[in-house]
Amino acid sequence: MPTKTFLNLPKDKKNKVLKAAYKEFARVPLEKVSIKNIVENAGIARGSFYQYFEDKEDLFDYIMKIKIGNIEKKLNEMIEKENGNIINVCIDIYDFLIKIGKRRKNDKFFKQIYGNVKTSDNLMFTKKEEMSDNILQMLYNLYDKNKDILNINSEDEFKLVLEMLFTISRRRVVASLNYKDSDKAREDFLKEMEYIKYGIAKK
Amino acid sequence: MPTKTFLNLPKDKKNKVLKAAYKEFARVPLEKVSIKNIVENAGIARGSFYQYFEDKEDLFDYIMKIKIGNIEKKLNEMIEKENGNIINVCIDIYDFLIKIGKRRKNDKFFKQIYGNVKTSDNLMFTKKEEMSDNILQMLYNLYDKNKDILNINSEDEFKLVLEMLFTISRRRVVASLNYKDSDKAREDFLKEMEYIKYGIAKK
DNA sequence: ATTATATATGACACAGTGTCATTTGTCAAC
DNA sequence: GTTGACAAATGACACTGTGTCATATATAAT
Repeated sequence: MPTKTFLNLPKDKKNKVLKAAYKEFARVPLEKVSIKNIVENAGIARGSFYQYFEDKEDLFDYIMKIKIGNIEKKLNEMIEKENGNIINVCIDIYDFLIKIGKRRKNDKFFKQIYGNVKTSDNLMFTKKEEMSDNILQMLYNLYDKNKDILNINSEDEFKLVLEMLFTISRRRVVASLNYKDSDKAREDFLKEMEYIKYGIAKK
Repeated sequence: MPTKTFLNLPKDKKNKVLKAAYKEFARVPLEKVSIKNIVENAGIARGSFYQYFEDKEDLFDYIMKIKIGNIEKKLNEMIEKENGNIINVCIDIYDFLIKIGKRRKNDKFFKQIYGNVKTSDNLMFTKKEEMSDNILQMLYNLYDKNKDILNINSEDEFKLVLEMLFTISRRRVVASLNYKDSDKAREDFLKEMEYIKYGIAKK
């Protein structure tokens, strides 16, 4: 978390820093992000940065927390709207992410963030600590709504299904952000969702 | 590719360098790999490294090419053995990777390599250039053997299925390498394969 | 023995990180 | 309006690491 010092900063200055950071995070993957670039773009002294944040991960987590906060609200609405149907929720999330990810302001940032999620990060339930409690709670609630329509016999199996769905969906979001033809991209995604739903084996 | 200079080196010296590199690649993800550590461990001068390789990616690609060469042979055998059945091939690959990945000599290296594959790397067919021609050819040949048993109407749909299968499988390999209980890990993987095969929706 | 060619080396210029002693700003109390 | 105390800002510094290049050394060829 940022220090009190940063949180107390006048809005303008805070925004200047966050904007410079956003730009840098959009430029290269996190590991190549240069604090030097951020402080230069923000017009603050190098020392100030370390007065505000522990390191670049600290700043990154803060920015992501803000972004995810917005998405969580949306997610609740979607679950409501789809009455818990998890596949439809995935499709709604996909559409939502593509919509905001295609905005000129966001496109590079989105590609960096989503494209650079690692395989080991896709194992949500194996490392719960990293999930927001809200989202975790939300997902557990979903179990009840899905246990009768899905082929699942336990919460553990539901977790497997969720992880698969999210992994596949995330992959498709990245692909779509890179495609020229977004209709074709969406079609591919929907096909994959059908495969997940009904299986790839011929009856 | 390494330079002629490196390739012409006496076997011992070459091995010394490759061994030091392997150790460093097993320590941290590629972006954090330090050439300094490699040259120090290998006992060569910093300048020599740059006489042999363009940069650390060059060295990394070379090592991976060697490793993948071995796996390609195996893959051919598996396809033969399973008569092309793609899901069974996935299970065979899983078992093979876990077997060699659990060897003390390999475990850290494997975790680094597999765990750090990025979402954007999972879109094989969107960036063909990065695939070995051999593997690509192999996969195209598989289409014929699977088109009657899978729910696919075109090579494009087959590609979707393959990408999904590989993404899911790779995730499970990473998970398994981190699990204590490898029977449970394998069970989870098999369950996911069943889901992919017959779908998650209740009939 | 001499020359040409291949290989090896580490000092150097650069780029970036995180720290810390010092400076600057703010504001309440007198 | 001066003082003192606390908060915030600063950039020089010591580090760690990169990639290059002129020079030194080894090997081979004539």
